[in-house]
Amino acid sequence: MPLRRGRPPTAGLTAQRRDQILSAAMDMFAVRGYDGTSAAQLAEHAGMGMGTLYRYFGSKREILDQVVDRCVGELREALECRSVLRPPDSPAGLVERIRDLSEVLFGMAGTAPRTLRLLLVEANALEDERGCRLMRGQNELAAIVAGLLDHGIEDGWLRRDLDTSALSQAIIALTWPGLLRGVSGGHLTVDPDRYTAAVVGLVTFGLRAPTRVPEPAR
Amino acid sequence: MPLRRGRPPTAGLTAQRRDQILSAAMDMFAVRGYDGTSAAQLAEHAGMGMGTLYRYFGSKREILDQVVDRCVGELREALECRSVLRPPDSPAGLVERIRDLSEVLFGMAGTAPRTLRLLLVEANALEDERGCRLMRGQNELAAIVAGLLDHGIEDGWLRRDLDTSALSQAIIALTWPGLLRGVSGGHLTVDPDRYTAAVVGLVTFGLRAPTRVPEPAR
Amino acid sequence: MPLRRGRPPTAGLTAQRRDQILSAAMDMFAVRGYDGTSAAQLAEHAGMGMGTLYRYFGSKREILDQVVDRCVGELREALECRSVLRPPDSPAGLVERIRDLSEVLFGMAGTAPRTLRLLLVEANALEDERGCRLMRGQNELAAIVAGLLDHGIEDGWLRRDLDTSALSQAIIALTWPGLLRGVSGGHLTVDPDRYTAAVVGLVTFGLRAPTRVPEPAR
Amino acid sequence: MPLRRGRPPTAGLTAQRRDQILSAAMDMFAVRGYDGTSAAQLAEHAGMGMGTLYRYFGSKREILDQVVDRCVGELREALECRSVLRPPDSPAGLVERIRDLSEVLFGMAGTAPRTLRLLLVEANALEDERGCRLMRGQNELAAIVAGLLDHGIEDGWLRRDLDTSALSQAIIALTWPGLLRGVSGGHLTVDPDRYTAAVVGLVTFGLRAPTRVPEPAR
DNA sequence: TATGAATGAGCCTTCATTCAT
DNA sequence: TATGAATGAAGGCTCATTCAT
Repeated sequence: MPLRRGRPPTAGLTAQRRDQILSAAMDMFAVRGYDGTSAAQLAEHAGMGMGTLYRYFGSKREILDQVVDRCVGELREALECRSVLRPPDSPAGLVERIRDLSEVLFGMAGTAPRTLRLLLVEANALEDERGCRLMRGQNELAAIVAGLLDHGIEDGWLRRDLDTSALSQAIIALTWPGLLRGVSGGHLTVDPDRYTAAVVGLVTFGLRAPTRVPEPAR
Repeated sequence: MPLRRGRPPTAGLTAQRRDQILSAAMDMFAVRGYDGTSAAQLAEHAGMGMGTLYRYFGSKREILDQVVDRCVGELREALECRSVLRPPDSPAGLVERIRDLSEVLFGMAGTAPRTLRLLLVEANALEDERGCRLMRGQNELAAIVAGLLDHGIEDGWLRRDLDTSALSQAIIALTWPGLLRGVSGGHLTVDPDRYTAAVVGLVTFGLRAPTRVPEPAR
Repeated sequence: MPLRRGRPPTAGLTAQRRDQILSAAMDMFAVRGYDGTSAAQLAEHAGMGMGTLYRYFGSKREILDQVVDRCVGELREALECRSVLRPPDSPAGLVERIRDLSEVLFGMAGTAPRTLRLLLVEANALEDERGCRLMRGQNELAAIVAGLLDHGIEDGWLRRDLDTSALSQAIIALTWPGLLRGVSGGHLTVDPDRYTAAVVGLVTFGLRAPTRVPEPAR
Repeated sequence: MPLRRGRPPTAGLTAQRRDQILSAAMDMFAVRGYDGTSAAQLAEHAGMGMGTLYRYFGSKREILDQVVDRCVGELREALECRSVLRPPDSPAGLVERIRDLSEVLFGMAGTAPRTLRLLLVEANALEDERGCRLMRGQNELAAIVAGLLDHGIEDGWLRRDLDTSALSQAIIALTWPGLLRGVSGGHLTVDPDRYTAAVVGLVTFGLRAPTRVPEPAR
């Protein structure tokens, strides 16, 4: 092996290439779906040859995996920016967190629809391990809510026998329909505020109270 | 009298064959997805040659359409058996309907997991018109709940400004995660009763009340 | 073998069935071509099941062969009705025969376009032996003209060194374009009289004379 | 200066590949016909995989179109090399052109039998637009002869009421039988000179004169 | 004898992946 | 290292032919 001195000229190149590819993949997968995107289209959109693409990823499948990772990362980041993860100290605070969560998700529907679309729409489209991997986004969200619920139980302001696992998933699912509408057409076709208000109203008082409560939305 | 010559047609053969094919398709599509199932696999699973398959359906796509129709039909039938559609006369009655709905869905997760999986999982996997057709199942459910809500508003025991469209979809979505769990692996991995209880509790009192209410589940 | 007495009930049935099939085949092959006609279409047009069709003919190919035989037969019959085959006794008589021939052919374009279309259009479409068989119609015509030419040579009013084989084929070919036009669209789009006149004029005087001859047509 | 990365494209590769494919297609289509040649056979004969074939042509049909274009081009080129298109100034000159035309065609029967066979044999074999496209070769020839005839009429040495359209087609058709013989078996089985002489004799004097004229051929 | 349901080889076309340059 | 030409298995679909009834 010939001795090389100094920084190799390709330092960072690998990272850059992979980034190029993943960005292109997010665009394409979100719009045309995984199966609807060919490797050739992917390479062209990424501005490189197919060979290059296969140099940095072993298979189209592997690209999907990384795309999912990135989406989940973006989601987590968005959640952390907003103080969604800050532990609440009362039922009201819990509802507040859920409202924040909903707002974050709808915000992403506007700023990063690709990400959301991948996490929501493609998630169940893929079979076997692929699907499982994509479910991570949803599991992540559910875990967060479950954490909030568990916290409430530990603190004593939520009943001990709550099924936090089931409940957290159900709460997350509440946002799906609105998000799907906002993400499918490529632009928002539902009013995020109204949808968030409906969800918050539901988790706050159930169906009973809204008949009397004048101001469930913020 | 025109003499009937030749082999008399087996009574109901067409119906039987189509049924065979649709059953096989439900199995395959539910497990491997529409795109993941080839016509050859379909034919083999149906116990016939490909030519036979194409004798009874013009295209693979047409089979999907019929499968969806059948799924939606099964869903509607299941809902009608249980008196889900009977109009409630109070918030409590509304919650009761939602509980019924949830139980019907979880019941199907046990008795007809293929149907549910198609309606829930494949629904968003297919692009364009195909997806739209599959969304029918979810729209059907949402329409039922929206009907219940609207009824409550007309009767005066629900607030007039409720966003019944958004709310109905959100309520339906509440059941998804539990159903998905019960449907993905091919067998139930979640306790239907617990999940239903969680959902009913949520729509009854929101997150606030459960801390005090001793008996939200049935 | 059980002894049968009297005329078997199916006497003539075979002939009738074969006739049914061949008639249908002439219709279909002439309009949609041999490759463009499926066995199922053939059977339906013949008013019977596919199995019956295969009882009377070993293969679709065999049907074509018989269709060609029938076409050639029709052609020969048409030629015999008109006294085309009657030996001429002078160059003028020869031209007269050729005019008759042309008129017979154009007559068939009106009365039996299927036959002509098969003989002309399908003739070269089929490979190998199939094509050869179809060429029979054209060979038959050429043989007739060659006979007329040979007769003239023997009688002394045609030059001995005429290439009667080549010439006869060339003369027959003269009619093709006009016939094709009259046969392709399903109805005559060319005036048979004009075309015949042009052909007769050509074989009568060549290109030179028509400039001076006032009446080459009949 | 944008640095060229990767493997430099082989100069003219596309042209070479397309040529390879078209050559193979001319071979196959001429021998087995368009419908009788599968894409797989085509690819094998061209010495490449099917995928490669489809890289250079969008469909089998597109290959046929290009093959036809090429055939027509070859035909036109052959006609232009020989001064077939030079306007004649007398009936004798016209006959000379027709002789040239005949010789060109028979020349092609020897040097490019595939081309001729496609133009003559496949022309009427294909239905619809495909056939129309293939007819171009024959129309091209007829147009040339019609042009010569029209020229003669304008110059006054051909009768005004000649049906130049019908006549031109008839004259072209004169050569077909000889060409077909020379083309079908893959090698000439008819003597081009004799056939040309017969045709030229016919168009020169009709059937009448040859009995007295000692030297109609060149 | 007549039927038409059943078959499966074969057709055209696509695309993930490889590899010579 | 980057490229994109090449590959061939696989997909959806057709149809000549067979055979149980």
